[in-house]
Amino acid sequence: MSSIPTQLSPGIEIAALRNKCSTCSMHELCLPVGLDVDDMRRLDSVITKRRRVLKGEMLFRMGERFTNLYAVRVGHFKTTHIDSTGLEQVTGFQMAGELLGFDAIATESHHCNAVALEDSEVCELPFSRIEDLSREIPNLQRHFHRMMSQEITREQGLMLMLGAMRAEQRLAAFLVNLATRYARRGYSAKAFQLRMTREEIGSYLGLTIESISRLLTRFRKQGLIAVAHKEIVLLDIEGLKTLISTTNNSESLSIKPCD
Amino acid sequence: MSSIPTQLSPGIEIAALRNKCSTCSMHELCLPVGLDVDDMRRLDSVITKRRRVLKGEMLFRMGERFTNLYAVRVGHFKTTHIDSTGLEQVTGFQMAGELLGFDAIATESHHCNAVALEDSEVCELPFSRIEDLSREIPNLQRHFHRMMSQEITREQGLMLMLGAMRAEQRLAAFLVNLATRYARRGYSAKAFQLRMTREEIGSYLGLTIESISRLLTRFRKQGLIAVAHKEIVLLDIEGLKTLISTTNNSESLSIKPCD
DNA sequence: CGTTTAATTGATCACTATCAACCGTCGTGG
DNA sequence: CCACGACGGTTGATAGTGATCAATTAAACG
Repeated sequence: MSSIPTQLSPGIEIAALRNKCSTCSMHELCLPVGLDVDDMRRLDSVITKRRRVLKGEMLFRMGERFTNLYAVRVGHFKTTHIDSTGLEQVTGFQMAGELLGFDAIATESHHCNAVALEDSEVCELPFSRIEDLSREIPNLQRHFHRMMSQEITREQGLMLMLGAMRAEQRLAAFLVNLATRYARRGYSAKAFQLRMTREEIGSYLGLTIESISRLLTRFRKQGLIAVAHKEIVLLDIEGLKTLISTTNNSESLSIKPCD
Repeated sequence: MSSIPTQLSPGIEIAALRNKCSTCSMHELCLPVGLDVDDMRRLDSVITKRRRVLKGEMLFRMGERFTNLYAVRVGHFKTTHIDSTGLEQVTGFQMAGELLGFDAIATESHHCNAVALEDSEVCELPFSRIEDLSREIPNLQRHFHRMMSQEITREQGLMLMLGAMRAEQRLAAFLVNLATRYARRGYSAKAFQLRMTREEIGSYLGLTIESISRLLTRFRKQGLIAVAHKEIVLLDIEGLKTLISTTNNSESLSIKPCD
């Protein structure tokens, strides 16, 4: 489960075997959702390039000309934005089956950096060819629109979080969101590895690293989670979900055991 | 300029004259960007319905089945989200030429309420017909994707704001954003009317109404703006822009004249 | 190992929320 | 036309949350 191919070896043959949407384990989540075998083959003919991105490397950077979307095949990414003052902020975390680069379509230049959080692999989706193909394959068009819309929804969720939730709620929501996404990929929703640092979580949630650290400690003391370094176990997902929708001033009286 | 037809009378004739993309004053900003006369005509044949929405009325509501996108023709809207605790939050403000409903494509049901901030008028864009047509008109397809991407970018901007900016910066950014959007529509970037209440601004920016009120007062005392009720004049747009990128701890020493 | 980076924990401070009182404006109906 | 009421907005006093500053501790890496 935690195994990422540490050595993706001299690849052509492997490519021929595995580098197809039809055989990719993510095809139930990724762009090819809803395509029949024939259409999937046509999509395969457009998505020919795979790219490995080592931990810490950039897949694309702000300002770079946009030509491809990317689908995460293996691994995890973060997207970051650097504002005029030089402050870097995390705008998202992407895992296998998720697409990167939607924000670049409008201006044809990337608005964020995409950085691998571990050794990862992506499929290159030449955007204009995807557009061509989605004019011929309504199911592809439809699902492509769905995925863009999903990205809009995701960001709205984050907006709502940043606008209205307190620190505790934000972190709880973040953990539950990760859990959900892992579950859909067939991984455990309860136990997983945080691929990002506390600082990156904080940046994403609009909080400081110290707050993240303190909150994790508090959640642990409350028996909601178990954490050791980057390994985390959600011991009480329902409890976390309750936290999320707990209104500010509501009876934090009854239980607030330690500390 | 402030004139909304108070009585859009027994409309067929008016419709024939005005209710076409080709003659709409927003066609440089709205969906038909980049279409030639012929394609515009085809789009006209799909966008046949206009709808008036009076101040305070809902164009669509959360949970409602999605069939149409909407383009604002005249007036202003807000989109709001109501969470499980019943808290209502503003997620966006839309003006003429902007599209509403992108977030509903993924699940085919609306994720937000759209409410008119003044008597307004929208064009109904039957989504499946737009998809059909954009398979036939690459320029339409391209621009449609651009508009969705723009929406993603807009929300990212808001995320960055909510995650990293302080109250003062948020409000300054908000005002400058409005100014830019009015300018592109040929209106004054400096003087305009706030169509939303202070409370709605606060909700959108993750602040309370009291904070908005205080900040407007402070901006006024600093000579950055002039406000009276909903009328606002940006006296020093550069000053506002400077505020936005002013880092937290930076010399608030030199100038902080009155209270 | 030694050095660097990530994380934890504590003490204090600042920003903005909250609570509260009050004012002005607009719309309505007497 | 004026009085009333409701709503939106302003202003002040206080408090809470999370930032900031600072000091350790723990892990990761060469």
